[in-house]
Amino acid sequence: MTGEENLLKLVEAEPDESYRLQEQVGFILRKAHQRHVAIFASKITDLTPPQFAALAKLADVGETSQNQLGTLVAMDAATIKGVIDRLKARGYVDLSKHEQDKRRLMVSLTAEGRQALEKLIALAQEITEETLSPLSAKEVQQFLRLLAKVA
Amino acid sequence: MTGEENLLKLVEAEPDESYRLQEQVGFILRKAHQRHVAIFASKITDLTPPQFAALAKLADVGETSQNQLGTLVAMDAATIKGVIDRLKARGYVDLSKHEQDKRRLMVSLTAEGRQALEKLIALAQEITEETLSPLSAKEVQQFLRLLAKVA
DNA sequence: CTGATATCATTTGCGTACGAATGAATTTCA
DNA sequence: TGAAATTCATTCGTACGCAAATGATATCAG
Repeated sequence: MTGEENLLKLVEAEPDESYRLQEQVGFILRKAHQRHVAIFASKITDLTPPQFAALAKLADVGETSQNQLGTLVAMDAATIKGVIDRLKARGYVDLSKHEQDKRRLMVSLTAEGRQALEKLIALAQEITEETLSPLSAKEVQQFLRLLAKVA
Repeated sequence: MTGEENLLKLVEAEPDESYRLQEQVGFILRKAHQRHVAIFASKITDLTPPQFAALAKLADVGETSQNQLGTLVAMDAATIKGVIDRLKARGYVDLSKHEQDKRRLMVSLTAEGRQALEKLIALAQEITEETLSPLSAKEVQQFLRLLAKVA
């Protein structure tokens, strides 16, 4: 091989130090998240994933303050406010002031909210299954373990 | 054990069929994505991850139409428009009409955009590393493989 | 050639997501 | 006790992300 051929190869080759967007975690993470949200929306049309998360967590822990619930579902104060506002508009949660601590806004599940949640849980499991359907059972376990570490 | 004690246990026990939000892919995926965005923002303050992705992809493929670029970076027409608008406002891209097809808006990288990108790529690699830092080298390979399957 | 269809882009509306600023209430501690 | 710090909630501004509607252009089929 001549020196010129080497040079040509260097120029034409996919450079090793090049930045490959498609291989960056952030990009793939964003796409995986998008895919999940799309699957969610195809099965549950009346709630978004964050709304569902807040509802499910509220059923789990019972009445809590808005901010506390936000912390539990990884939403900041501004975000959880909007989510709770919309759940309240649907009649799924009730809001009330805390008597001792007048700063706190207590959120509780309504009967309607609990009923909706119970119906949705089966669908939520389908959503999880479909999201993980490209993986084998063994891969699912690995993936969830690693994803939890990264999150 | 009396019947009443059994009843009490049923009511108080963590039910096996209960829905555990913390274990659902969607929820963990959302948190992992949030963590990555936070790491990104801590290292690159003048661009968002989608803006960076568009810029990197544009450098990769050269001049393209706005919609085509959107497809390449997984953004719909409405989303890529906003991203390109902001990149243009920063002087990182130029826009021009396609002469043959008057519908198309062609996007190209400016010298400034290329320069900014080159400086940012080292940081982007740090971001990827920090995002994956909870994993061992072997786990990183597994995780990227599985995540790509899910995305 | 022309009408139906498809593509590209824009706009609007809604829902996260987060930083920063503000105000009210509570807690800490000097 | 009383001032400082903290906590809870709200609001504003910016930026994705997507559905749906609209308008302009291009392509295709009869």
